[in-house]
Amino acid sequence: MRESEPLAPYLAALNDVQREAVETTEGPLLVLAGAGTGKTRVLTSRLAHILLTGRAWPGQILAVTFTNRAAREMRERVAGLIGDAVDGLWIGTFHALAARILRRHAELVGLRSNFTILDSDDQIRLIKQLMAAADIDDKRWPARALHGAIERFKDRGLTPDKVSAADTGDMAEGKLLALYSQYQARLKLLNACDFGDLLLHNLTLFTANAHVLAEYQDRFHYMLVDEYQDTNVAQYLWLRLLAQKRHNLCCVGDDDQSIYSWRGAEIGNILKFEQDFTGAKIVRLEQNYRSTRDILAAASGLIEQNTGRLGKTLWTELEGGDPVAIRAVWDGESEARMVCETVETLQRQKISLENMAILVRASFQMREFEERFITLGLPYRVVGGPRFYERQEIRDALAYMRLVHQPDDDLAFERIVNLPPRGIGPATLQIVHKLARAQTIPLTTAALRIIETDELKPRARKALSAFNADCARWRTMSQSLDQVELTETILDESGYTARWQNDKSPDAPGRLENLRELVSAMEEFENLAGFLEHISLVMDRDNGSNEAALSLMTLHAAKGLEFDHVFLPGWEEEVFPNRRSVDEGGSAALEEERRLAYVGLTRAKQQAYISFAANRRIYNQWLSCIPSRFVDELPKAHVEVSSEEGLYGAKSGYSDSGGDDQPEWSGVRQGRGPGYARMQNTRMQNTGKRGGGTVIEGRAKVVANAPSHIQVGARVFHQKFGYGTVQSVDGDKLEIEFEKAGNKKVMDSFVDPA
DNA sequence: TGGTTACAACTTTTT
DNA sequence: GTTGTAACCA
Repeated sequence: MRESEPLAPYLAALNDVQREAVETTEGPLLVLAGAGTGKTRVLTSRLAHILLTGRAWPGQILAVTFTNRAAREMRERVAGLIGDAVDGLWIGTFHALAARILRRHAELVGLRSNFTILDSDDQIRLIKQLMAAADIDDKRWPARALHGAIERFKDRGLTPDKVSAADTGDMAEGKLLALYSQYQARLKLLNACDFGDLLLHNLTLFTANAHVLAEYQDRFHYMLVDEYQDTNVAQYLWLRLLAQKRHNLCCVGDDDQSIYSWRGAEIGNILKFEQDFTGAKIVRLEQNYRSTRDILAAASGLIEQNTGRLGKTLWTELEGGDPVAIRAVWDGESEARMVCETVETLQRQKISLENMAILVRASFQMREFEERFITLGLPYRVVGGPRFYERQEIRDALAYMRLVHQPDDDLAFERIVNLPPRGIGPATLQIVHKLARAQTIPLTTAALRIIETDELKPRARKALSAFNADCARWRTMSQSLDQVELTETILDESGYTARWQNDKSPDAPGRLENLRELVSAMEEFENLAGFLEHISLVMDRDNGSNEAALSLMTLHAAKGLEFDHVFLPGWEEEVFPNRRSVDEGGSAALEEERRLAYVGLTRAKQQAYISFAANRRIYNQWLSCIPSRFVDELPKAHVEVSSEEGLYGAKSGYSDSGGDDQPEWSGVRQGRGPGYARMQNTRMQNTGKRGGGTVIEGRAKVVANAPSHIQVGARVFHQKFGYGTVQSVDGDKLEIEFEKAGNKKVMDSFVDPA
């Protein structure tokens, strides 16, 4: 009886549902964990519970995450509960764990255990080469797109022999499948694989070698998976194979936070969990410990518009809080200004910048904010963005190390064979390539053979011979020197360091600094192989300074994070929901955009501030915007709408609505129903009660704007662009040649007859 | 060999 | 507006 003996502290700290998720150790279990419901606590307590009750040894537990950050966090938190025993657990990302298994059995799939893991840059370069050889038009079929298509095959667990004609469509003039096969063949020759291969080779390994699969099925008594809604088909198959014997698979996830379908994530995995794993139990974590009622209600109201959900309703015991602030502004610049003003107001209330974040749909939206931060001297941090090891100098240095470690790595060879310039030009390389292709040998080998012949002119021969000798010497040194000394020596002897020392460009010192950082980062590894594995699979972004700073990131990057105050700018149709996404993916994509909005809102603990602009400059083109449909979908009882001063007063020609009690702002909702009017009413109701913000009571009025009242050739005046002449009319959209601002497309409601 | 110019592209990106 | 690539020239 539970009452008679006190619960262990890790169980006592849980609510009833959480405890049920922790104590249901046997059989398949899906924990539907809403945002902020203590998911990580459940995962870590569950691991501790299994270990502390003696159900399994650490080495018999597999815990899989998507990000290194999540893996690290889980490891740290479990260590807090069980101490050093954590070291024996198999905790890691899908890719890291798959790589660990694959290195043990590499030869069974035609690789050697020191295989290289290529990053996407290398993958695309390889595809470009193959496309050139196959004569595929890279204008019509960009290498990135074909690379993406191949990645999607791998996400679905499809090796080239399993791809059907229906899968490839007419991509690359029907040569996509051949390209995929050639790509795989090349990777094998290079003793390399890409990220998708780590999982795909595991599947091949398991299905073709029953004894290997049995070994891991026996080993893993309990399996835990985080962010299950983000798994792709290959990962699902991998989990299913491993869980087939003991069935103790616990998946934690939230179908409402599935935002990576474009990367192959299959939301169907979580939706079908019950059918996929017989006897599965589902536990719903719905009590939220993060956000206020208004935020939860707004987010719930939004996500309810989606079909195809498992369904759950978040609730909280927390009291108080403010409605979600919805603010209309004139343009992007004004939006940035307004957000920064709020940030400064919050700062004056002694709220740290650490507790605030701005979440945007796409990174181009960041620029206007950054400009404003710089003007104001506001410390900020862009989360995401290019990673340390994606920098040119780091990749160059790594190419040297890769080539020493794994001579068959042609991509590394090509990258640095003439960097710094050492007289091995395109003509020489072409001859080496030709030999390599003719004999199906790696470039390193071809380079060695070619200098035995007189194919090359003496000068080129001498240069290549010197490079070969350098590589050979470095490989010998790698036997005796540790990786730090080795790297320093190579960067020095190759002339690579000197290359940047002699470079007069302003970023050269920074690059040298990065190289030093690379070398010092190597110190904590046992050897070069360990470091290379880390850098390709585990290495995190550069963590900048520790100064308190405002965070700026994409909505995707924000998943899993939380902040007291969250700003959600750019809620306009076309921007968010993103037009390209909806164009390509239709209603499924629209639902994913909505989930993204849900993720954004549920990051906020105390208050969320949504904003949208009437005009936006995108790639130097002014567009007038209509508010996102997501704005309309928020339950009006939990939002408070305000508009920037002057936004509506800026127009002449607004008039009393003559009894029309459905005012519309600037006609933006023309033909799209009364959604906006609803908001307007909400604002009117709420302002009396709350009275803050920039609301100008009574200023917003109906604008009489029949689309037809302006005609081609009319001379008009626009508040921002000045005088111009109408070039064409498309419904309520006008194309106007402005005298000062050039050709723009604007809504007719923003111009007046001159 | 590098430095210029022109031209297009441009959503998200855990590994 | 910015970035990356290709083509062209000193």
